[in-house]
Amino acid sequence: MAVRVFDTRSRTKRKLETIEDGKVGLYACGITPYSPSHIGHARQAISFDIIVRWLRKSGFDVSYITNFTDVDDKIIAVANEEGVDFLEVANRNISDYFESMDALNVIRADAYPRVTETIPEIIEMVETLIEKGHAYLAEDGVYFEIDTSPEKYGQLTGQTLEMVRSGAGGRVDKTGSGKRDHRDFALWKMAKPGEPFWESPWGEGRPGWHIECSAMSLKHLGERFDIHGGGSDLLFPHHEAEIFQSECCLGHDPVVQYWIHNGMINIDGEKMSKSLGNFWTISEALENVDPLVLRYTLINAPYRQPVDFNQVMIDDSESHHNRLVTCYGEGLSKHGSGEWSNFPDLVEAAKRLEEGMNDDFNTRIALVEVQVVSKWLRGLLNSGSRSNEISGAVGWISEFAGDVLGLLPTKEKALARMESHESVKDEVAPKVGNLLAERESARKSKDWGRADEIRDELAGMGVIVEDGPNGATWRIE
RNA sequence: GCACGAGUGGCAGAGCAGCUAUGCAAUGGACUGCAGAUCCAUGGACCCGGGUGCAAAUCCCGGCUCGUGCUCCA
Repeated sequence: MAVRVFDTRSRTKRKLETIEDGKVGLYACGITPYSPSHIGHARQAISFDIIVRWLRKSGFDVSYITNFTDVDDKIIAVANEEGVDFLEVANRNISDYFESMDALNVIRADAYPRVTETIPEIIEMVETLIEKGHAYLAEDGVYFEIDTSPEKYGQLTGQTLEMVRSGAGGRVDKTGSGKRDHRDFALWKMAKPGEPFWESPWGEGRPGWHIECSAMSLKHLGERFDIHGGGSDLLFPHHEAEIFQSECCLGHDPVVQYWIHNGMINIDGEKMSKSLGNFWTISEALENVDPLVLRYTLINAPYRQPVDFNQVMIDDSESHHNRLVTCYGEGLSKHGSGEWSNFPDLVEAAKRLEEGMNDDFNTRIALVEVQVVSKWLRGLLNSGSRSNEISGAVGWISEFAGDVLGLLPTKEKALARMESHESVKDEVAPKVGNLLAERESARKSKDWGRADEIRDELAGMGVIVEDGPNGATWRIE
């Protein structure tokens, strides 16, 4: 079954046809590490993590590259404020990023190139652009000249040169730069006093924003590659600038076959921003939310839709996720993980999930099927028989909720969780037994007050009592 | 202002012209002393106004609302 991908440039879903059969080169714009990562970064990383997982499952050999823009104005500003080297700031935030990604069960990319390790390639690219007449040297830097290939303008955003020309008015002066046209953008910035710099043919300076991604994708994926992604806020100007740079430098187009962009996060219906005070870093979020629940919340909508991050969504995700992990763990510990392909219900669910994922990686549809199978499994566990079906459902969940969506703890952890439950259970069992016996006799004499009292007492110990037709059962919360 | 995208039941979201989406929640019932769990059943939607179709949530036109971008941003 073919994978279909929504390509931002053509604004349509297109069947994924790769340059080289069976291989996918995927570059996703990563972070600028000037502050700890926020949940928007988490959404971006998780979106692409799942895309990569699905492509690999579909049989593609994927090269997944995501970068760090580890030198830029904001990093320098933070470094100056703290009186430390800019790399110290970048490295600290990169560590924070990796820590968060590990917690969120994001599989590492194949490479994490950094601007500071790509300077020679960047310089080479800028030189080529100057040679080919697409860039010019000004007093304060080297600029790309938009007018040398105006036809490339607006490929992703649909804006035309004229619109921006008429719309942006007085900003030319504001930039205070040596630009010939306000839409030109910097390829190389001459160093100001106190700024980090590298030697270049044009003097000491550093790369402009945009060029690093052209250089790094070229270096790691070649002159043409399949998919370029990032947050939708990078559409303009960042990705359009990349199109100018890469295509003009390499002399062919398109360099990128498919552009894909993930949607933003809103908090309670409002844009997440520092000024609104509704800004969540990942580590802040993880103080209140289990990382896998956060992951669940963030894939609750397909990656292109905006996600509204609010308490209701989190609570929903938490209960769904708990249910999933609980029945998975229980099934796993009692019957193990087995083959699912013999059971029509599971085959159907897998088929619908695959159709959803093949249709532009629709995680929402996948999640519905995961819920359907969890429900099915719960029913089986309650009925207490048919262990082949149970282990089949566990295998199904392990494959799709686990491997594909990354929502499950490791088998070891799930079993350990069950075991710790068991050991707690063993520990309290005698006491619970006594209390339950007492409650039973209270119930027999219709002393409901005492019976409920005992139930409350047990609840205080984390023991949930459930009366059934064959007497009371209990479990650890 | 301009560009792009979106508006479906309480919520999240399918649907790409005719057939119950689904999950969660809700309601009713079964079981319960009550609660919980479970099982069965049920209701409920397509932003507004036009148009084209035998038939429109689905296509076309016009509005309205929201989001994002146009400046650093995943």
